[in-house]
Amino acid sequence: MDRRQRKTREAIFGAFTELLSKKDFNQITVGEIIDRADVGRATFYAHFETKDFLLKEFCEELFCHLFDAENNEKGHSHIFECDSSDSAFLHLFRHLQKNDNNILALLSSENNELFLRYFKSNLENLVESHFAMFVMQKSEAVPDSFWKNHIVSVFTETLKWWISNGMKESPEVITKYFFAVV
Amino acid sequence: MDRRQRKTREAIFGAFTELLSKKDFNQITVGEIIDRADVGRATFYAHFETKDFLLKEFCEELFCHLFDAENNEKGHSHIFECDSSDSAFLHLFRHLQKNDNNILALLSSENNELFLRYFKSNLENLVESHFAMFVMQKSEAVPDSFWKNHIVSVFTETLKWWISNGMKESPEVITKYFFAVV
DNA sequence: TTCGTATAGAACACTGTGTTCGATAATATT
DNA sequence: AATATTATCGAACACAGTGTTCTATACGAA
Repeated sequence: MDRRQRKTREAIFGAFTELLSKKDFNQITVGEIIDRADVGRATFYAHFETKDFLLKEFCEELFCHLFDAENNEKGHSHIFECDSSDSAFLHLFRHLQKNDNNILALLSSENNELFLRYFKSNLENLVESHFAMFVMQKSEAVPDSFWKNHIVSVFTETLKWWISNGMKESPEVITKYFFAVV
Repeated sequence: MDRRQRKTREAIFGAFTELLSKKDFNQITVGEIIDRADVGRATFYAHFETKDFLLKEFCEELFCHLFDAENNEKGHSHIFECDSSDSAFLHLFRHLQKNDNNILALLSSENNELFLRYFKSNLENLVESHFAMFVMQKSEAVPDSFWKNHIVSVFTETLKWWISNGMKESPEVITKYFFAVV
């Protein structure tokens, strides 16, 4: 890829990140993005068909990175270490605490619905591959589909609670809370 | 209130409801609303400062109605009937199944975030007043604030799951699922 | 009936979107 | 190093949606 293209793309993503931490996606204008990215209007539209496509590509890069790191780390060795302290979920909380790419700002800002949707759909795969460990804890009374959705939701809500309460707790404690209620 | 005002207000709310069941709030234009409501542009703005205020008042009417009905029914007699089959939560599921004001379409549509926010903040009060019954079931390991948030979230996610799976289950079964995981 | 006011309808300024085009500068190719 | 390619700039543009303002009219309350 042309160096110019790379630079432009990153300038736009950068400006977009900054703006997202300050205001709602719907309130961000293309004008603001290109001003901050110091990029021409036509250039923006040469890269992204619309503002919504920018969001889409942005999310894909962001979450692919987060969850790929999660899935590849330690070569899946932890998948069946059920309730052990280095479960995939603890890893995820730790990863999130590091706050690469300022992902926390996105998940906790006004935009959370947008990002949480992407977050959840990635999380579903993770839960899917760890589902065995939850089936044991599960009450027989509920259908699998309900139970899967429940685990994903509780993780997400735990994360949201953690963020909105200032992330005072350690990832270990949060993981404990998560397993305590799930 | 002037009969004309009432008629206009209801025409706008009606048009708004119809449109919301078809498209995202952000994609609905004032032009569409006033066309469908058969109301002049200036009239719309005489009633609602902006489109967002329309949404706000709309939600307030909707959820006040839902939760007031819930709170007043049977004069709170059920508040402490902990795990009994006619808990407030069962009532709420039943109420929702009746689908007054087409509330389900709103909660399950593209707009769900908007409405779920209102829904949750109303639900919090309900959980608050029933909190005693949950403390008993609660593991000691988690803080109250986390636990409250958890209950509200699980109820909401249960409702979402119910709706998106076609509401095949009875309110009784859903209530059972809810209590099974909480 | 009479007074007050809600509404209709059209015109308006303004903001934001997405497109187009010619000139310029950076990169790739030979 | 000379040339061809392509990304960018910047300005202008049409278009759609927002929210305001105004006058004439029709409705409701007293």
